[in-house]
Amino acid sequence: MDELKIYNSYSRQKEVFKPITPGHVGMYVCGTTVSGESHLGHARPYITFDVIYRYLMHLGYKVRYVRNITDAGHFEEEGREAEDKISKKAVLEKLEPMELVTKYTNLFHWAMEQFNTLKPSIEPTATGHIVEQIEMIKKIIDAGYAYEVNGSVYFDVKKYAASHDYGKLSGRVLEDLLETTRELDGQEEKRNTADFALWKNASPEHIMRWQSPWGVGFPGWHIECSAMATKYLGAQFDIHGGGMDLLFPHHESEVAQSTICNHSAPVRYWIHNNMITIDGRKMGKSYNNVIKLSELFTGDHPMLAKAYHPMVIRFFILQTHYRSTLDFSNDALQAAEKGLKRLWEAYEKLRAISYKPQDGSVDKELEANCLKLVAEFDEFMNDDFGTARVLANMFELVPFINSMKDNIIPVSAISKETFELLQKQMKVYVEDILGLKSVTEANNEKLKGVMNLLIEIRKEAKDKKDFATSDKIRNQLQQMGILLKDEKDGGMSWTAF
RNA sequence: GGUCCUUUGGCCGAGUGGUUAGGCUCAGCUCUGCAAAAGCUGCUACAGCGGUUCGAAUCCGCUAGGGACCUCCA
Repeated sequence: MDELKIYNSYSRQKEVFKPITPGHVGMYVCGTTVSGESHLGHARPYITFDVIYRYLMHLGYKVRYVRNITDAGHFEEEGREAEDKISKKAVLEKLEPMELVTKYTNLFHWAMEQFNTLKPSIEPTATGHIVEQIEMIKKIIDAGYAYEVNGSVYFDVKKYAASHDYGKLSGRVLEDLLETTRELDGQEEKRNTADFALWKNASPEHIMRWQSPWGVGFPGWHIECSAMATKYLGAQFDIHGGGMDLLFPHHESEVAQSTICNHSAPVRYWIHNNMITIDGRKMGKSYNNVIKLSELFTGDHPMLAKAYHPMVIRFFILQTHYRSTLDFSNDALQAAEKGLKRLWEAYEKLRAISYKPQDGSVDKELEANCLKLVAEFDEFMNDDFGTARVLANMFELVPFINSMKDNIIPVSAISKETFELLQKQMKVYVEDILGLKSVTEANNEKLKGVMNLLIEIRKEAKDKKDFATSDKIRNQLQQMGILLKDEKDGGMSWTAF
């Protein structure tokens, strides 16, 4: 049970992970379209794949993690009005397209930092890889799988499907797609409705435009990922990730394009995270039910009962398996908030405990249980990244840790080796793999000094049974968001939140 | 309409052919000057109906609800 198993969307089953090059992993994750502010739904893939990235590194792999920024416009509704999201928004906000894209890229980076996600190894932009995309399209045309019409280039899906396994990834049958009776304007250029654009001719009012062999235009959406993944990870790479909603047509198209271009299926393991829902419904712009990340952090949204710390969101997401839908609610988020606080405080206590070998002999049952719970961290992660189960085990350890701290259970109830393993693995998992960090913000020295002073005064008051003063200190601090707690050993601790 | 997925206790959510998930909430107790925190205890669920099985919440079928994709989407 020490092999990593990953659920591969392509085969629809869990497979043992074997990288193409031993010791190295190439991972591509579909990034964000920076035509607007990121919302809660966007947080899921980036946190999910951040943990996968961290875990792969923890296993000793050298990982190249590529996550793109989609800053070139693609169709809002293919065929309808060649409408470019970014151009449109730029006009709306009276910004230069690149200005707009930079603004939202910065906001995205800011949010990712709040979530404590590690930066990808390479973060390529679509606009920075127009040349690569054009080259790729040329190759596809040369191979006979794309055709040009009026300055636009389309991929010939029907031809591809005749000799390739089109639709396998998304479970789609071409015949069904061809039968679509849906009425869409501007489809007449295509030979078949299932064909998708590789390059699109730009109308005069279209602001984002580039010169190409087929005239002035802009790239289709799917080609950017194929081009950038190929450039930085090679014709074949290990992992490609993204949201489930990208399975079709985006990822299916990627497979087709890359297969023609590079003569082999591009990806070994496809990983897809499920959606975050709100009232049982996918969160998305078209549903008009999004909560932006900035709103989540400030609480400034009619649906939010309060502000939620980025770490609470991260914890919330990790508490469920990445392939399940996750339903948003204030209750669920507040439960996560309390849970995280409890876990983190226990974790900090554990770090502060030093092992003292003493009289009481080792409690075999406790020792065994402790070892089992810790050993299962690895087991659960190896089983398709079971972060939820890892956290559940940690919570089972929390009462034990708290009891050690309060001396209800002597530290020597477990062996020194086990205690050290517990300390080490908690650190590795809580911080390095799950990427959690302290929710409390007040870590500056001046505050610490002031708090020490207040604690001293309060202790003196308590010794004199001057409870009016001691309560005043505690209550007023609480109003300021600082929680004072009397410890069992007579000391006092505090947390700011 | 087509394809696929899902339905777990007050809420959120793991998981699985036979054993306590876990978190939050709630109630009681211990500790405490009082709190808070912490510890202990209690609340025991798997949509419905059939079937397979010694045994199913877990496998199969049907029914009902919910959802995703089929168009931009994390």
